Amino acid sequence: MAPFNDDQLHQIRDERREQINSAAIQVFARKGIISAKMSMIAETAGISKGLLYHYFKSKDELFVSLVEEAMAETEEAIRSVYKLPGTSIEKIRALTTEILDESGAPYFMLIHQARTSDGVPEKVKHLLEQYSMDSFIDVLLPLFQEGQQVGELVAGDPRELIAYYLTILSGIMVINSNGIDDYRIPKVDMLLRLITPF
Amino acid sequence: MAPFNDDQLHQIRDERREQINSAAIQVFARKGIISAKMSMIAETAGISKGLLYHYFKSKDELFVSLVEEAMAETEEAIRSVYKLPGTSIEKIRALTTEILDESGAPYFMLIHQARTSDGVPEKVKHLLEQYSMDSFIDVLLPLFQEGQQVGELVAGDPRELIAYYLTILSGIMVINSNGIDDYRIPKVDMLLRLITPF
Amino acid sequence: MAPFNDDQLHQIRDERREQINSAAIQVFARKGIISAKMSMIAETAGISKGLLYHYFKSKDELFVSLVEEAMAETEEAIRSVYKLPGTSIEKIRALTTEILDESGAPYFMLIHQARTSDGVPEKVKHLLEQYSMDSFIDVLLPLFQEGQQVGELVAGDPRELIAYYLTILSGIMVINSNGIDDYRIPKVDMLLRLITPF
Amino acid sequence: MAPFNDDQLHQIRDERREQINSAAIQVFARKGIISAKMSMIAETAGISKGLLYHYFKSKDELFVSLVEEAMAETEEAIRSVYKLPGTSIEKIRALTTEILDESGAPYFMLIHQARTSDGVPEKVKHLLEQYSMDSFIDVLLPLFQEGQQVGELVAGDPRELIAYYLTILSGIMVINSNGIDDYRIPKVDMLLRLITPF
DNA sequence: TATGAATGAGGTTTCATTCAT
DNA sequence: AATGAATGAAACCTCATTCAT
Repeated sequence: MAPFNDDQLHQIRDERREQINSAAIQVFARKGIISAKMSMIAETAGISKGLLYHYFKSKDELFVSLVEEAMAETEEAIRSVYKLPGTSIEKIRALTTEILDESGAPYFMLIHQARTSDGVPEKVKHLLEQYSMDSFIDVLLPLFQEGQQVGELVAGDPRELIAYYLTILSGIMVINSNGIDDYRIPKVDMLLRLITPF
Repeated sequence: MAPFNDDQLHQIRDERREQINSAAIQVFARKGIISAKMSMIAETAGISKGLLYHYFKSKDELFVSLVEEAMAETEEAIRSVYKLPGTSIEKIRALTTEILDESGAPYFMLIHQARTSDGVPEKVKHLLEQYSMDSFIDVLLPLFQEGQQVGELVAGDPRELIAYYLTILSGIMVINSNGIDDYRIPKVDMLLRLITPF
Repeated sequence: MAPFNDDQLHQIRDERREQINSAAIQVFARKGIISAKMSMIAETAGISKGLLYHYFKSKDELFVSLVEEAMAETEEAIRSVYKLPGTSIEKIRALTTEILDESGAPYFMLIHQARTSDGVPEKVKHLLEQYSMDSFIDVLLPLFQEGQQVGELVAGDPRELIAYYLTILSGIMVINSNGIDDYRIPKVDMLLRLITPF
Repeated sequence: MAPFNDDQLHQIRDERREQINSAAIQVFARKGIISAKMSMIAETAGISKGLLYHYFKSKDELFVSLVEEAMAETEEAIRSVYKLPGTSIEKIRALTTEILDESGAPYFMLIHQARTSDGVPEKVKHLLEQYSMDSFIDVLLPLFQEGQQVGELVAGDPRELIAYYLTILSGIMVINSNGIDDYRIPKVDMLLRLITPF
């Protein structure tokens, strides 16, 4: 009967937000921004539509919030490559493995949806410009340059090499993040052939 | 005073159907089956909504018709690899080039949409089962086996090799068929590294 | 190659109008004014929609024209009762038989539709006021009065008697003019019990 | 602060459903299934179109639901004839009175619409087969047979007699359930002449 | 905080009507 | 006289969003 105290309320709010985030990322990634219905998200999160709107003013705001989170996570994942042990190629192998690991796919798919769908709010467009592929290339450039110097990676314009490699990985993730069995995710070693010298 | 004769009518109908097909494939490929609005398709085709329904009973029927056409074209493109000149690897290079060539992308994207979207009519689901990746693997198997025998391709399970290669190509096409500049389509020679021995 | 002469044209026009009338009365009677589609009427008449509009400016005009014809026929049928041989009750039996005879049902149903449907043009409303049940009662009044005088019909207000009798006949016709087997059209002798003395 | 409790929600839902039922039965009975517009029903019920679809998935489902209810009510009304006091003919007089009483007319009209209209959902067709006139004849057969035995009803095939009588009553109801003043509903005693011996 | 009833804008589809030939 | 392609208004239905409790 007693009202919740502030801490409890705060905790409830955090839990709800997490529930909603998790439900929304699933639904958006699977259905795309237009096919994703607010009612579906509410149902998946196990709450009412009303409560959904209590936490997020609109579908757009919810989507923006998810994209922000996804971009932060993705950037962090890429940045953390430098913390990994081993030579350049070993770091790249580890990064590739992690990217293809299914756990990150919904995040990635979300960003892909954001890039390619219609009806994406302006705010998301701006966000995406900041987190363009170029920014990821910037992060990875030292790693690839080092790899080229030690002969672990093929020669050539390193920015171009990174762009091609990330594009291919992106393609695989998009393919993979829909539940289609038909496609076969290539082994990491196969993909590394793209960038290692004969 | 006389009405159109049969030939004229036939010609008009064919032209309109072609107009609609062409408009619809663009719109569906870019937006997906749900986001694609019949009004958009009509506008793109330069006709009224009403006329659209004169030629196709429903959005679903239009979509099914496009998928059928796209699948036939895609299969034909893959089958025709054997008519190309040159050794195995040269044939594969030519096929890869053709696949990545943007002209076929909308067709491909349409099939991708059909595989991954919600709200796809049952009839399309059945069609897609017939045109699974396995069926394409069947077509390409002799080519890849020959390539392996003459040492132009890497060793290993050829079906798996084809599956991986097609998955990677598919990913690139999906990425590419939205109008995103950010991604960089890799050069064919880079992709061939995936399947050629060092 | 020679153009039709005036007589031939006139004949063609009359034939077409008759074709259309006949088709339209069927379709309107069966489907009601809204469910009846101009395309159905054209198809039933074996002509194109365009030609239909060549003969009748609109669906409304076609409907009005049919109702006018139906009312004229119905009135004539009732008036002609006096030309029939026999006593009052025999005349009424003959009229009843003719009314229930299925051939007139579409005409009757059309008038019923006109009375009860929405979307009936104003002009039809005015026509119907002129051809109200009262006008039919006026026609039949001398016959029923004579029947009462000679003791062939039950006593009482003759206008009321006619109104009740026509209402019952109308009900049967409406029921009968849809293709429902479930209902059973009563025998004329049974109906005459309503108005003959014990 | 708290949401409605279950009882309140239940009550609201029941009220709305009743509102909608009542509005829909009026509109369908008067206009038929095609002419009846969902917007009309919503307006008559004093609610928005959206809410209508919150309670009934589609126009068809709403129509089916009404027909089910109407058939149950009609059957119950006929079955309850045996609970009435008096001799056979008195029971039949009471039943006839009740049937012609205007309150039941919309229910009846709805079933008539269901039987005769186009565009009636398959499910309704099946329902109607179960509630054919034969089933009503079965219910009334003992009553009419008893009436014949005691000489209150005319002799002859009792099933046929019931079929004719119900057809005539049906006709009157159909005529009566549209708002036409022109027709005059016969007195019950007049109708009973159809089935009582001289 | 939490619910679900309620609304209305927007999309799909139908069909009376027009028009070029 | 005759055809059928073409149009657009209006109907059905969905769903993001609001609101009373």
